[in-house]
Amino acid sequence: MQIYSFLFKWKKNCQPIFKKNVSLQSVRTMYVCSNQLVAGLEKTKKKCMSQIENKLEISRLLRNWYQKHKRELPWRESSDPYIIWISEIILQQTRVAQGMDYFLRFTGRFPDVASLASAEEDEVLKYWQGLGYYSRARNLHAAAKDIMERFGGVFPQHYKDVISLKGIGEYTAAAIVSFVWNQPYPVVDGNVFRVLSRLFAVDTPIDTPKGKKAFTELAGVVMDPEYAGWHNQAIMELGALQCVPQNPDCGVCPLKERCMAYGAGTVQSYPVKQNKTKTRDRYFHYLYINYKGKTWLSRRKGKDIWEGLYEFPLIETDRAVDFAGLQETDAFRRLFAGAGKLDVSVGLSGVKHVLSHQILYATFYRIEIERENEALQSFLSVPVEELDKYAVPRLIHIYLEKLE
DNA sequence: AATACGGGGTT
DNA sequence: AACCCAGTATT
Repeated sequence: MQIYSFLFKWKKNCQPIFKKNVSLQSVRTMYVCSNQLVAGLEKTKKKCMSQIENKLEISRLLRNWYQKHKRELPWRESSDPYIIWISEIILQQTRVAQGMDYFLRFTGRFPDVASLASAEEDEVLKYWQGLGYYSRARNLHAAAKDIMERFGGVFPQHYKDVISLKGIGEYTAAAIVSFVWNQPYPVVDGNVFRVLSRLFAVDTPIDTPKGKKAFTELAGVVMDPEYAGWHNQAIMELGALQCVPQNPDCGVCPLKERCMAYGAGTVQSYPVKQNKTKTRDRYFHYLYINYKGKTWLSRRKGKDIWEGLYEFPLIETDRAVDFAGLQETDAFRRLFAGAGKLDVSVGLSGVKHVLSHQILYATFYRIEIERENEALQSFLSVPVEELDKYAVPRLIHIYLEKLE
């Protein structure tokens, strides 16, 4: 029973990092889980003491490793919550190398909350062009306005206020308050899932609410709350550089003696995932319509890909069709009714564009018309040389590059 | 609980 | 082709 009183004390120390009160049993499970020497635990308080040392030792090893191996990144030079915020949003589901230029350009143009809040959404999207997950940019913009109104333009410090902002979830809120103010909230991102699942050989699927909860608790247990920010960066960096998804070089890992998966030779089988994403095929026919140096665009609206971005008039079919087939569609006939004779050429055909849940097969037609007709009124008329002012999806950009 | 949301890199 | 990336919001 001695062990329980000790665990209780331990739990009390760690309590601030848990959002809800957790049961003693749950703490014990985590505690046992957070150490390899599961069998030795039930013995003495002294033994237990050394295990606690072990727990802190993991955090210490991570931080030491981090000091030696961390990358120099621009946002790591800053302690401005705004800068950290921007970097975290850009880095969601995005590699550092891919987001770097965007970060520099974005913070150059929008150096603080006020400048972002007062910008037009179209300009914010333009700065996001090509990065993907465009709701991040729209939410960033909305959140900046929100900060102006609700917090007087000052970035909030309380976790509950931070997470109340659009586009900021558990991970990003924890990252901001721990990096900037060293608040003891554990971060749980793809890296942390991987490191922890291997370190403690946890086979709970990470892509379920249950898995997320379990790993968040475990992350809180492993973290030394006194060095929360440092620890959080360290464990993510380890996942990014050392404990990589495939073929990690475990021989040089600072945690190899403590890694249960490494000990069992099962590193490759972690983390466990349950849901496989399924994709669907779509067939896009873009119409680059020309008349007196002008063309036409439309702004995509909600509940589909690329919300807020611009594109050429689009006809989507449910199967692959050639131009003859396209001409027969109602959409095509309506669009060109009264436009006179069409001079059609194929700009790009059979472009395959892969998204996370869709595979797009796109063809671009360049169509000269004789007259502006009624149907074109519902589109935005744009001088051809001003096309680059509009934020467009990567797929459209590929075609624009070819036009030059 | 499951799925949608981009684009690019690695193996 | 499959998997993953400093995840979040919606259904």
